[in-house]
Amino acid sequence: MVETITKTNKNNSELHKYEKPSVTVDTVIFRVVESDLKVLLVKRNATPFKDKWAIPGGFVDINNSLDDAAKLKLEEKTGVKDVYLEQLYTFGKPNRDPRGRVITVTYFALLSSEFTSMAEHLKNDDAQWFSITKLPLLAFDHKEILSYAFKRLRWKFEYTTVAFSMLPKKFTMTQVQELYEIVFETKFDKRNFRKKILSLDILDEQEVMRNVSFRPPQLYSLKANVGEIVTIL
Amino acid sequence: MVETITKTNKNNSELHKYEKPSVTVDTVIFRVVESDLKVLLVKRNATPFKDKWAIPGGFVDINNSLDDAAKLKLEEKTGVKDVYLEQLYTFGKPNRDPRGRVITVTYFALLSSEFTSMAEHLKNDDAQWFSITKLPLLAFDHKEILSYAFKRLRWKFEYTTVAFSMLPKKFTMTQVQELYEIVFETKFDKRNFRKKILSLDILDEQEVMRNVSFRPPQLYSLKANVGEIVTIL
DNA sequence: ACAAAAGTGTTGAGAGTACACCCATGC
DNA sequence: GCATGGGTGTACTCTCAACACTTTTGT
Repeated sequence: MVETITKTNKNNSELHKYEKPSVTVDTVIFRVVESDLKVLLVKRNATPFKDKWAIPGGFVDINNSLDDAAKLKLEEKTGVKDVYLEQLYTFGKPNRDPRGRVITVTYFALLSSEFTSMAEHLKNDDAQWFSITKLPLLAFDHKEILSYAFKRLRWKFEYTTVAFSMLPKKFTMTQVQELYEIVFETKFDKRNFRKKILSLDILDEQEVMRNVSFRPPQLYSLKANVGEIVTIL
Repeated sequence: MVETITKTNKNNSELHKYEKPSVTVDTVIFRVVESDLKVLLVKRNATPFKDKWAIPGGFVDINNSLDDAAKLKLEEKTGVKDVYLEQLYTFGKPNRDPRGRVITVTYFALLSSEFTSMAEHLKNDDAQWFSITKLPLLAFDHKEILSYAFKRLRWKFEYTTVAFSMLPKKFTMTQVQELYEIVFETKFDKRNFRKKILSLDILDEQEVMRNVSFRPPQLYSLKANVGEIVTIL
């Protein structure tokens, strides 16, 4: 930005000399339901791409930061706060929206399996969870965005502790393993998996689960102050 | 973006209903000079932040993709094409620019040490290379951006083959090692380093260097079709 | 006693780490 | 022949991968 300013500057009007693009924030919302990784999509009821599905989002309010814009939209859409949210990538090809120049800053969000209640929130809306492997026809370049988001999700699972933000506060080791197996579409060896996770020293033991008709599993929670560790798997 | 559109849509005018932010593209340009990792900065000669240094960039032309905007600015600034260029992050806090709402899409570029000629390009400009460890006072939130870019650079060096885009087409193993040592500010064991790099099977042997007053080193080149491999170190 | 899921150890292979000397050339 | 940077091998440790049975509970 600076160069053009320094070359052309007289006063502050150079901010208005350039035709401004529209800026939107879209958030890819991931959640695991019924042993399946799903994303939330909304159905468009207007042209262009009427009746196609799209990643939920909205225009940036001029007074909000991008992060806040994403947070607000997310809460409005899912009724959930305190979600893992991270900026993904900014898409800005000139013709990605036929109506004009639109630059989209994408985010991805991870919902905990605790928030099943949220489903109600969507009932009367044209919003629906889709399995990442069985996507419908998508509007704009949203197919590309989802594919990028999925890659990033896997990467994050491999090298950081974000996975735990998709689990309840207290969870069993089996839940952790199942989550990883869903995201990577593979099976892991139970003994090696547990050994690996425990060796990272990021979990606290909690009480043991009660009232189950099988050997009661140990509950764990993520240690406080665990940063985004590198290399889980 | 979609949700707001579908809710409020009558025609295409919703693109104009929102006050649009300005969008700029800034590129952090890295280069190794004299065994030192440097970034290119330009001196602002206008308010705000007059006489402070800033990351070079400019407003997005409404008809260019973000990538192209970054490429054009980079060529204009350095006279160099075919450079490694990657989108970094988009910064959009409401008050990062005192003149108004400016959203900045940042990129980072890696120059090959081959292009020393480019230095001429800058002579009469208020542009200068700064060591990443000895930065001057910076405009806007550019300090934060540089710190983010440096982190990403290290990360990329560890997990991908981008390092080779900072070397000449043909290079010696010592040059590779020195580059890594500069970026990570550490020394590596020569034998282990070479073993590691060679074991990746990403290099082709070229001829041996001539006319040196010591044992002539083997030259290597990066194999064609080597993608962005994961895990170098 | 049985169904259901939890939990646990050992071995072998491969990768990473530490470490010091000889080599080829130009002058 | 000497100064300069280039090039090489081995032993030890540690991590990763493969593999199957016993335990605890509720009914």
